[in-house]
Amino acid sequence: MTIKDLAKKTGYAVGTVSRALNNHPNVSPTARETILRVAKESGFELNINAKQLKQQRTTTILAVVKGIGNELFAQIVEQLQALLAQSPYHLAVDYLDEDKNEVHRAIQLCREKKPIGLLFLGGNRQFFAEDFSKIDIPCVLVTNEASGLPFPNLSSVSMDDRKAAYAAAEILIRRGHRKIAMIGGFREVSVTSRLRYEGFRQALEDHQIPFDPQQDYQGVRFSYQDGYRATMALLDAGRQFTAIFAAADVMAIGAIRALRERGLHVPRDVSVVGVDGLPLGDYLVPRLSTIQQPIQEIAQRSIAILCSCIELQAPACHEILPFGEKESESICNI
Amino acid sequence: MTIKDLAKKTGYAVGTVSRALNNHPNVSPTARETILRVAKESGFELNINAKQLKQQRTTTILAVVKGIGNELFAQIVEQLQALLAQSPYHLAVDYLDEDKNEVHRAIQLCREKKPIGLLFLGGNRQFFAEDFSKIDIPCVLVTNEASGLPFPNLSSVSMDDRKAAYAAAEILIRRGHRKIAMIGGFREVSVTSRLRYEGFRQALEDHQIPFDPQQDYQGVRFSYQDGYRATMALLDAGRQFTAIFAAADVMAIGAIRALRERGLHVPRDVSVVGVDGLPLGDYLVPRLSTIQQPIQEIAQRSIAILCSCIELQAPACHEILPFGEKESESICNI
DNA sequence: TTGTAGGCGTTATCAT
DNA sequence: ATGATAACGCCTACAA
Repeated sequence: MTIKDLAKKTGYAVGTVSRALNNHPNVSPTARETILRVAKESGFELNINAKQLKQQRTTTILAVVKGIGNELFAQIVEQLQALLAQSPYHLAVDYLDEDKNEVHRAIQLCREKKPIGLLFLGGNRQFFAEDFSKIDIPCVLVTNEASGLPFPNLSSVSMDDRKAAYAAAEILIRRGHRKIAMIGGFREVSVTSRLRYEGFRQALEDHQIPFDPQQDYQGVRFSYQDGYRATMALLDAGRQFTAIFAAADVMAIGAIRALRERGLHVPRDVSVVGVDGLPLGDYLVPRLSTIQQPIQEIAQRSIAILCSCIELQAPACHEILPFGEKESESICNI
Repeated sequence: MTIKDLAKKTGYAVGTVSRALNNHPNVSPTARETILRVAKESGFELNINAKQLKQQRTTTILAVVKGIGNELFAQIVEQLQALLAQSPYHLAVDYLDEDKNEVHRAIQLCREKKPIGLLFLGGNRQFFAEDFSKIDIPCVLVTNEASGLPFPNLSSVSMDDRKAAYAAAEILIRRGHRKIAMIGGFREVSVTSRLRYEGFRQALEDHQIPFDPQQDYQGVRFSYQDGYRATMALLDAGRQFTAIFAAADVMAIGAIRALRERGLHVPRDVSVVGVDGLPLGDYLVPRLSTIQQPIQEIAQRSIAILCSCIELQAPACHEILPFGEKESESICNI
């Protein structure tokens, strides 16, 4: 079933059929109505390959996701899907390992799929600095701040990671904690990790709390396992702390497990605060105290920005969204 | 940059270039070598729209995933991606809500994307019975048994859900439990849920343990929240039990949380066993006892079967894979 | 082994 | 408002 068959069936020419199908002007209401009706009746769909071949452009927006196991990203992808379903665009999702070079992958995928816009979920600053200039379509870095990467086609939408970490630290400080260890990411490599570290440090400084980055900061991957290992490393090194700030909920979960294996109870012996606000956190024992990412708003703004860059050639922009604080059972007063 | 440009650059005709690029025979080694080299040098990629338009077939294998939050599926998708990356095919992933009709969605997507094969991650038996006959390309139902759905183009790869549930029940029975409640799915609707229920019941029967399906079975969705609610419902109804068998790890996690809120400790007061073997389970307190899905093998066999159906018109088949048992901290002797 | 040319289904330009 | 027609980039008979 092609547009030609539809033309025969309705008695119109292919040109008219095409115009009707694409909501173009210069089609009589009668023609439009008949054509659309017959198309629906016969379950006709435009051949997307022919269309895109002719138009020399796809309707694909590609999301490059670092780490398929990342629940936070899974939730954002879900939102993105829903939002784009009501747009003329189509979302393609590509997952790659957390360690891989997402910019290289994106460059490759641009050649293959010719997307009109890119969403990066997670990103390594270094990779962007090195190769992002090879990408010339509008992009949004989602959940990562990118204002330090001055590319004219790279926007970003994220929560205020520095303030978020500051808030997390204050939650602990308010409860009397003054010996706080931090489990975070690699801050040379990940902007998010650096900002969360800085916010944390700032809070400590503002409250005159000492901190030894060499000893009390563990830079690891965002996973259960690494949260576990990092905590073990802290304990093995004999560090003294009454609280742990984990830069992600998954790390916090690994940390809690590690503490327990050394006979330390949360929150009785050690308080733990995470970041992200995964739904899971509410079902753990103890419920996780955390900073809530504004998932919905992040997804909405990312799409809105990307679309305005695509459609109106809007300049890149960097948006920072407010977060929520969730104080729950994994913390207590000292 | 098109195949024509490449023809000019190399001095060959487009036909030869096309043949070289597609590894067809009847190309001299010299020609092939030059063409491939120049193509690589200039970063040339075949225009996939033109190719597919001409060939009248895509290289798309489409995975329809029910429930983006489902960690088990996320892990399987990861494996599928890796496996298909080394094949001539290309994986497109589509997520839809757990309650939606995946067969309708698949029919729609077949029109839009014209995939050559389909993978269903999760599926509702009813939806398949009603409309699957409208799909005529090879399909594999992944993690769900489909031998009861006698469509010539529908294969399935799953673990032996009945035996898995039987094994889970026996883990509890071996430890002296005789009052066991079950939290499962809707067994009229989901084959998996029915099989897990049957396996569980069989184990109880084989050990002469009574069970009241009306009172001691909760049929709910596969989520933290529903595991939580189902457990609350059991407790509110005053059911007496020393153990809970949850048909999924996520339900088990919700259950553990609910028990704790009623002052019941796991495993001291109630033992809990789940199904799936999520990595998370090892980091919970207590570590979750569970049945391990053979993720890797499921992904491998699914792809292998789908490809042989696509390429060799192999008949549909239904494969059942062995599972693992993980006895851990969420259970104890009575 | 290599070259040539028709056509895949659509859009868009140009007539009518 | 509608109709005819030339591309879009590629594959594949078929001819050389």
